[in-house]
Amino acid sequence: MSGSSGKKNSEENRVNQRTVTIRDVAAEAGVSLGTVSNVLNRSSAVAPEKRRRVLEAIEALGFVRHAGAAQLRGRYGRMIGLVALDVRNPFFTELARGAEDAAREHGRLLILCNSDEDAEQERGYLESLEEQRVLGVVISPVDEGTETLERLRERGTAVVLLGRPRHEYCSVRVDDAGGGDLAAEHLLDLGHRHLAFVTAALSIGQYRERLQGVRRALQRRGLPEDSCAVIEVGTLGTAAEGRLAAVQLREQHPEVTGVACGNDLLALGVIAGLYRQGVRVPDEVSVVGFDDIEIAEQNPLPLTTIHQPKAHLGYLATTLLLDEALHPDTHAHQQVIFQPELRVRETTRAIQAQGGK
Amino acid sequence: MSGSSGKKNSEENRVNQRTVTIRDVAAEAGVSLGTVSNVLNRSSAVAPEKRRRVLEAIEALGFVRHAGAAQLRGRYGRMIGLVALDVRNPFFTELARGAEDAAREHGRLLILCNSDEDAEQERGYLESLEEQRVLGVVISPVDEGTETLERLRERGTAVVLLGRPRHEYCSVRVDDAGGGDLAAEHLLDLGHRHLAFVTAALSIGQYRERLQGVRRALQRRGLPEDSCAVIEVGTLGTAAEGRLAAVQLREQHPEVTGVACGNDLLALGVIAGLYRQGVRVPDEVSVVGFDDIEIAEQNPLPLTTIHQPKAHLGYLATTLLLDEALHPDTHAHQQVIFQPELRVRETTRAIQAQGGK
DNA sequence: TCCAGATTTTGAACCGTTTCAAACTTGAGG
DNA sequence: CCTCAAGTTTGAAACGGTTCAAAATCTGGA
Repeated sequence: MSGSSGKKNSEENRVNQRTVTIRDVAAEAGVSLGTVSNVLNRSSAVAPEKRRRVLEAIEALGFVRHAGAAQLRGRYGRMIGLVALDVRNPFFTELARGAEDAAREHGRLLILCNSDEDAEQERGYLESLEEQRVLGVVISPVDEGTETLERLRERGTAVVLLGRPRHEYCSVRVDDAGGGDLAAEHLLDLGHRHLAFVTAALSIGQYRERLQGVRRALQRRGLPEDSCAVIEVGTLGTAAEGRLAAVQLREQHPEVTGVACGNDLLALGVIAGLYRQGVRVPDEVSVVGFDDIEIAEQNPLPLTTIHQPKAHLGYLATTLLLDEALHPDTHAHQQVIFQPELRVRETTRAIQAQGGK
Repeated sequence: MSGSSGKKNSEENRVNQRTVTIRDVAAEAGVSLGTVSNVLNRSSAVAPEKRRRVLEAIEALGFVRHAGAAQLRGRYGRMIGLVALDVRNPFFTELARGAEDAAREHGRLLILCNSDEDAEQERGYLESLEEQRVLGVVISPVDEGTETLERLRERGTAVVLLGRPRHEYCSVRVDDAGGGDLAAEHLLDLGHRHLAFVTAALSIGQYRERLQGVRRALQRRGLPEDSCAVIEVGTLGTAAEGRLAAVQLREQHPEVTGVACGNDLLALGVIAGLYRQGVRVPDEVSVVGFDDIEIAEQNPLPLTTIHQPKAHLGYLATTLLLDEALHPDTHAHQQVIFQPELRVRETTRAIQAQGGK
């Protein structure tokens, strides 16, 4: 890193440039300040001629409305909080993107917060968001305790849950258990009898449910629960963790031929780790991911995975949030569940002579 | 998607629950409102006993400071704007993450904005951020025109540029041309003589510079500029676009054995596309990426690429921004340039019998 | 021309905080 | 006991908008 310093920015002595207020605009346009406010908020209720003059004055003076002041007397803010576990996970990235699109369509801004799966950090962010008087919060909560959220709502902030349905809240999720079931069933259909589930921290509800789904499929086929080894690594579920898991897998469960993963990053890491140990995918071991992030499909070895509509989740969650915040009396809480879909690509294959039990 | 509706949330009739103000706290604690404000902002200047009482009152009443009102009289806001081209690109994701970490360390919040490489959308966001009276804006600007940014700054909002150095601003970037040079040189060192550069829209400065770097390396080796084919696809540089580029590459430039890509996603897509056409990487064609996103290393076929410290970029940019915003008189603009590094992995190989010219 | 109703315009009051000059306390030193 | 400086506390006056009841203006029939 190399830095080159420039001159101090005292050129314009911007110390005491009084900011332009609505009153200045009113004076410039020769109307009352109420009229300016009307132009800003109820433009249709102002005569065309005056409106034009006000608009001109705004332009001439370079007036910019002070959102904080507007918030003070007026009802609503313009911001929405999004509290995710970690945006670096492509799942949340795409979700955030969907949320932002919905926010923009309604003229709102998104405040991005990563809780890092840390309850303390989450609390800190929620507090800040409350101080900002955000319209509402879309959150993938760290733990089951909803006291903080409850408090938040009592004070009038809308809340939409990602992935943890509770009937007193709006929530949006995919059927994680169903997805896990789908993944396991696919592997079983291909003839695999020794499975493994590679997952990030099971303290995270989504992963726990996906595992339950896997077990459900096993059970339905009359297989014992322990025919699926569980390998839990790290907390966030990164590709690097997946690679570690692959090592553990071969050491402790060499008989496994079918691996379901908690997310796509883990799956890609597992595959990389298996390659490194000389194990071919899908020839010797089949691997299924979860999420269907973009790179899953575009990978040199396209990943078989469970698809979920990530951007839609974010978009819908934000839309519900705005409905709850803006129309609290007509709003009815909804628990929306999307059904995940199996996308068969090239990392899974029917078990052959060499593989089986 | 299936929805189940719940009851209306009129349980608590939260219509007219007056919000708790600093005055209520003062009354409860038996002090003046000035003292409460002092506890909030200059806690050390208040006698321990009174501080305790105020804190208790805040707790008892569930008081939450109204950031908008605070903004009004007080100087600063608590928010920072981040305007990226598209967070879905892992480069920006990691950068955003670094920026958020820096923001959190200083008790600030990040507002996330995707310009989608659209000047109009960018302008809209900047306007909103200005209304919010953000402390400052970290931005990867869409085009060269800086009038909007200039205006923003005149009104007192700090601005830090990502990747477009200008001496009147702080800026943080990596040496993109140097990176392109590194990539091309690596391919040339391996004996490749027919190169291609696969890139997202060249209207984006970074990609343009990376191409220039590639050409610089060519020139240094005395090779004609046209020994590097340029394939420009899409605008954002996704893996899907990379796969398309691979088709184009084989159709129009079958002689190419060394491919440099504008970013890692493109590179992974190119590799996937080549595989699909029966072309092996790195046996027949070598591919270099750019960015070194996490999946590049953890991929089943680890990607040779140009590493840049993404999270650091975001972290540093935000730190500079806060310095500019909080200490305008001592602040000196800096243009920081990081040097990218070549990371040789498994998608590049010396040219052999079958490959060459 | 006059009038009732509709449409516009007005500006004082208020939103919840910070600021800051002034008032009050405290206690060490004389 | 008095004085003075340092440490605390106070509350009126902003800050820059929105609201809303009242006033002003306009409209078209009678």
